Amino acid sequence: MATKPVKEEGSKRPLTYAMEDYLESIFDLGREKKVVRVKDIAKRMKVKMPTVTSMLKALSERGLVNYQKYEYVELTRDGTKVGQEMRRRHELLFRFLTDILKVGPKKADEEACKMEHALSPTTLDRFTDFMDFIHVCPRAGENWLEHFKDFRKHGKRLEKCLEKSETFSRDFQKRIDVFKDSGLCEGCKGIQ
Amino acid sequence: MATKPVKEEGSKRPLTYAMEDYLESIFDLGREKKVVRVKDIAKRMKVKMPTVTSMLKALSERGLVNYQKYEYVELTRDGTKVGQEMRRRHELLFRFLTDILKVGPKKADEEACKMEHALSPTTLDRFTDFMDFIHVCPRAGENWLEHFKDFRKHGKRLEKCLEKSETFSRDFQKRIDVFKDSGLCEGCKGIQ
DNA sequence: GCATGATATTAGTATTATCTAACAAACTTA
DNA sequence: TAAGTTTGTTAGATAATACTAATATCATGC
Repeated sequence: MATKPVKEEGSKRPLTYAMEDYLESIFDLGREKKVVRVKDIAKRMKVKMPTVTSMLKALSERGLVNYQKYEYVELTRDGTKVGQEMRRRHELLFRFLTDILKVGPKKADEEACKMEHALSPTTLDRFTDFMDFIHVCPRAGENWLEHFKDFRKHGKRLEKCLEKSETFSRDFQKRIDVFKDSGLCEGCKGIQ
Repeated sequence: MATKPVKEEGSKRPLTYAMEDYLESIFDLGREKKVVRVKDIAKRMKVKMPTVTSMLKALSERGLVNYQKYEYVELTRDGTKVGQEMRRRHELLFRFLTDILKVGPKKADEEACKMEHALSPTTLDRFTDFMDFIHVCPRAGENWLEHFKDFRKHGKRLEKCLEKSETFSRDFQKRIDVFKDSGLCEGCKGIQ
């Protein structure tokens, strides 16, 4: 029997979304409890225990968790990095969904879970800036959020919103039209 | 041989993300070309033809495409609805990523592709409102976007941004701190 | 120290989505 | 129309993630 190909350790294929989710959950559990057990992960991930066992094997092979049968689970340094990053993304998206879009916490959490895998580091940075800006810049901030609330409530036709504005000019309708007619985005075709 | 269980037509399990992607691609191709063929779908989806064939079988079983071996592909009424909806989501997210966050078109397209599966109809509506608001309300709009640009460029420490504001007060730093210290979101724990 | 209940693993199966290799049909053109 | 090219399908394999049922280990109380 020839020596097995050994599936070269670390830097292989990219992590799957599922793996990222498990790492995030394990990371969270680690801060909430003294030890992390298979049962806890299963509960958090809404999955049965055998599923966790096999995922732990996979994560262990990739050097992301320290895992020995029947023993508590610990993240390695690399695993912690990933888990923490996913947590950060989750927070950011959750805040956007709840604070800005006013989505309810339950739905926001679910949707943040799914979205958090989609964003590149660059986009994440931009998004972070965006959230900072909204919460912080006096020309935006509370005030701006108030305006948005009005817009959502009565403002679809913008009276409420414009009422308060001194800089209103009649070409605002043009703006709407331009926005609505602007057709498909550039990049979409090029990619395929 | 007993009659097959027939796998009750339509309303079964929810569509998978992959199915949504295929329906979106087929929808797009339908507007771009006279007929949609397996080869085109394969190219658009970056997948080999046999993969398309088997996906078409699955979509056909669910009544989302009309598909007969060796013939052109057509969406059913239901399939069209899904494809169009995915297209709408894609546009929206693409616009947010490019117009607001200034992500490049290629990256924006990729990330919109992944995010578009994550959002509930409610969130989508909120998001749409948000984008309308930003593009339309004079207190936000161009002007606001300009501010955000400044913020991203030189403004992390907010001088540039605040410089222009009459309503600046010294508790802005407090705002930043509150935002940064506000810890984990509520909803996240409750869900699991 | 051993019986019992809680926790975890193994074994085996299913589904989804992908691939390659081989074959088949359909189109084109000389 | 027969050859050759393009397009599409079938067959069979693989990877990832989940499940159930059966089994094994651990930990506690008596």
